[in-house]
Amino acid sequence: MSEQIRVRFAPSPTGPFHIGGARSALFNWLLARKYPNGKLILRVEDTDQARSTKESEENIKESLKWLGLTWDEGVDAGGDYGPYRQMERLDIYKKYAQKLIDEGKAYYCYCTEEEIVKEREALMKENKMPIYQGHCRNLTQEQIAQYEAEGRKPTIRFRTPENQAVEFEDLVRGHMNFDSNGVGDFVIVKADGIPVYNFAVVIDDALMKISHVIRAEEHLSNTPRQVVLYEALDFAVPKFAHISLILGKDHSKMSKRHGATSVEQYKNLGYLPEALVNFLALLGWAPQDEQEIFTIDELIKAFSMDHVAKNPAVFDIDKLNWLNAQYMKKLSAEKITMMAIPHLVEKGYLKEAVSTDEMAKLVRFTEIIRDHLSYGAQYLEFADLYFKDDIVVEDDEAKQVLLDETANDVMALFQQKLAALEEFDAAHIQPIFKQVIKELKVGGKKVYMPLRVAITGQMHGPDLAGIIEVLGYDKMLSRMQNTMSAF
RNA sequence: GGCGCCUUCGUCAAGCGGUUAAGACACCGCCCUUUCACGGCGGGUUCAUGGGUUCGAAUCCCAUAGGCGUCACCA
Repeated sequence: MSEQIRVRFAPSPTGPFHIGGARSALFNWLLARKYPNGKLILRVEDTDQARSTKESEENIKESLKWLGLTWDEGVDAGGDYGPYRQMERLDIYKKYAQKLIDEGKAYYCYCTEEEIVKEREALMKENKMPIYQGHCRNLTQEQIAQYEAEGRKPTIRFRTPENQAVEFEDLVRGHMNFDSNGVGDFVIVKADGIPVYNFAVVIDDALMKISHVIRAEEHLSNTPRQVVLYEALDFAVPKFAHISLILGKDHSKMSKRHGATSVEQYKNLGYLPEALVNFLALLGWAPQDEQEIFTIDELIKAFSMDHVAKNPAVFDIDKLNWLNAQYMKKLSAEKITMMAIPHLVEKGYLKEAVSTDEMAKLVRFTEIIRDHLSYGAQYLEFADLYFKDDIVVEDDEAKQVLLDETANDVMALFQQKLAALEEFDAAHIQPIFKQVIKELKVGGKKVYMPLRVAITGQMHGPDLAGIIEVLGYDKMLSRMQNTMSAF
């Protein structure tokens, strides 16, 4: 790849930014950054007027920025090949469509949508390839006049050459070979004058001098259509790379029922962009060595299209969680706390303004629970430990623990020793557990469990001494007493 | 249905004709911590099936099966 690398990410702004799109964007970005003069172009494919929205475009751009995937050219960045929004390039497409018509390589088609659907269904029934049968391929002037008189608005169809091999190179899949007879004459401009994806994408990629088209596998079957257009327009064909799809746990295409699918959702759940990028890079690509955790620079250095997998990949949330936890370990407790505060406020645990004193305690609380967190939103699962004073004992097993014959003695002694403590922190609380064990001659479980359940209502959780520290003596005592009074 | 792509542990995957078929996540077990977690150590009939080619096949070829994509005036 010695020539200049110009890659593009060309989303259609028709919904929230999907995780699969993020991976396509990432692979493009990685390639652009890997090579000295590499450029990433962001182009918005908004020709679907019914579904395209400005909000989606903003969402995509914000998500890209959040992930750190910056673009060099395109929407909001400018460049020499603009405009970069397809709806702003209509005159360009019109010019090329006219050129094809003038050269006899495209024609007006007056068939209605219903007629086309009927034709396709009939063909499917006969087990034939459902392609356009060429009804309007060679219309006479009279027929055209007749249709015009009826008020039909024509589409423009490309006259696909027959009996021809359509070939192209795919960086992931190798040499591709299709039969042009399976392509058929397809619409390039809709009746309303807006170009169709397959047409606009070819003109834009060619005019924007894109060297590598890296996109999802769902576009693979579309590529022959684009290749015949490149040839008809006398454009140089770029290199293609069709990366496989991201699947849900049941091996079907990732959708809402598999959980979070948009970048924004992961952001809101408190995942770190570096972790998500790292995870996405490892979906469909593997390094030459055994490294799992990559800084961005390491990723750029190690990444190569040569090692992009052909087979689709299942989105493994467990691995994402693990990776995110690894990245969270590098964060300070202050930072994690700051990230959690808006969510705590939203759930009513905290008031908007947090005092310095409160903040310090919160940070301490973060230190105690942080090993249990894979992603930010899990902070809320532990918030009750700190904020909720009326304890609900979680289940019968936990209740059993409180009914244990030594439970009362344990609690009484523990509380008494705690009251005498001068420095009320985890480091000083910890030895008290051991003293109680020793003096009462009971097992560790008999000490920790009743106390844990009485103070938190739960059998499992973060370090008990730490929890007691952040609670403080009074709060701990009242929780314990309230819980025990019910037994 | 046509066309096309794909198929190595549950999952992500290494592997490019000779390997005890890496590693990671998850899972299970043990250790550490007299709680919990973190951490450490260890474990597992993984090459879809059937035919070739070859001294030798996860690797090459051909079938079959399954999965997915696409056949839009969506992208």
